[in-house]
Amino acid sequence: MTEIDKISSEQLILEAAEQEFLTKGYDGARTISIAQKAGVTHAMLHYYYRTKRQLFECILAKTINTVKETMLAAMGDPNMPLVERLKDGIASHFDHMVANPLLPRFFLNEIISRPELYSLLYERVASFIREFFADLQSEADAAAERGEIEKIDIPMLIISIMSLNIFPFVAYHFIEPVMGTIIADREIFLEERKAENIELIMRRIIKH
Amino acid sequence: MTEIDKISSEQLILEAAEQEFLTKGYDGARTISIAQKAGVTHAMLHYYYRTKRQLFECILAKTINTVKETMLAAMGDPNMPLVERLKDGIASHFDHMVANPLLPRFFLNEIISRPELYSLLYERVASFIREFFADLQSEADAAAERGEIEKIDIPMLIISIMSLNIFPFVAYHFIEPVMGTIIADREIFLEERKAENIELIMRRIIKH
DNA sequence: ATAGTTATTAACAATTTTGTCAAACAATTT
DNA sequence: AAATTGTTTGACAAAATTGTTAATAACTAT
Repeated sequence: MTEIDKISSEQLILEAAEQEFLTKGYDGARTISIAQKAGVTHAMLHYYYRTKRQLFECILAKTINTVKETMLAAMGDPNMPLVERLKDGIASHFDHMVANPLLPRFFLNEIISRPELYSLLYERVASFIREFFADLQSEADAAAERGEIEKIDIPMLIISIMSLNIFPFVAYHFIEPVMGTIIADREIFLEERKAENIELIMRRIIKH
Repeated sequence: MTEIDKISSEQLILEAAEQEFLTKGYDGARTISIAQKAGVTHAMLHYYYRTKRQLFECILAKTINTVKETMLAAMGDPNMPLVERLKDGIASHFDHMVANPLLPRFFLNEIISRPELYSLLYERVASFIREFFADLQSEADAAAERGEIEKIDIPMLIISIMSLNIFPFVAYHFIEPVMGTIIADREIFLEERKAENIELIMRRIIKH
């Protein structure tokens, strides 16, 4: 064995588990399959992580952090003026999706549908989200007052942004064949999609 | 036993299975749990449906039909002028979501992620979808030519509509607590959401 | 080198889940 | 009412999956 390929089994298992859980979900994941991907016997998995459940929770902790970062990114830079800030937030959020395309489905299925897990996440993000919402709403109200934009309801707008930014990743395998040649190049499609989402939201809030 | 409660076990199992599969997915579903919900022994399940897989495929057939109907509804009434047709399509599609709120998640998870199932659906809807797309695109091009609307790319527009209409149902459990009092009444929220989605799409295509 | 620690393996145990079967039961037909 | 058919059950078998253990190997520090 050379020094280089001495990545710890513990780490190899973690990486294999991430792939397995993110693509198949908790119920669909198999500990044996994870061990095989990691190139170790499945006893190793239990040696390091005790149970499938505990291994899952290690992955969960990682994803919850990423989700938190993604949400923060979506709030945009508070120093920018509102319209620029929203553009920035949408683009950043979308970029996070591109970087973690498997996360949305995993998140929606594994976390949200399990009350005990969901409350775990909720406690960690709800308060700071409310703050940002209140902040955005007061800025939006002020801008509307000045006649710069339409009067908008921030929670509703955020749902629109999340819908537009997240759905293409949850449904990519569905979109791809139906849209056919439109998605000849994934990179190009994603760039177009990002621009389209920003365009949609801008047209929603700008006065005409 | 009265005559009235003599709903066949076969039917009871099917209904229980639908609930189980739609909420927990194939991997998460348990045949025993289905039997219990149906109020029969789990041997009955095998007597009528042979295997879990075959029972699942009965549910699948139902959902694929519903999905097909939903997609058709989303194409709107071809006799209406384009803008009205789109409004009609969005509203109808949204109403189908309200009527089958568990379908989107099930569909995205269980069908799309399994190539063999997906091709099954794809064969049954792809051709007629392409037709509608071509139809919509030529109408949109004509309307844009006349200066009535912006020049639009139909596949992209459809992705936007699907994103906006489907996501709230996939993510409802996430949206609910974060949005807090906004969703005090589900009925009202859904009506507002439907209107908002139409508004977003209209503003995207109408010239300003 | 040796003692002590950590890592690894193969075989095995426990549990869960799906699937089978023969016997009992109910309904229907002749 | 006897025969036929379809339904239901409980007990059991098979398979799949997770989890354990004892023996062994590899590494580390003295």
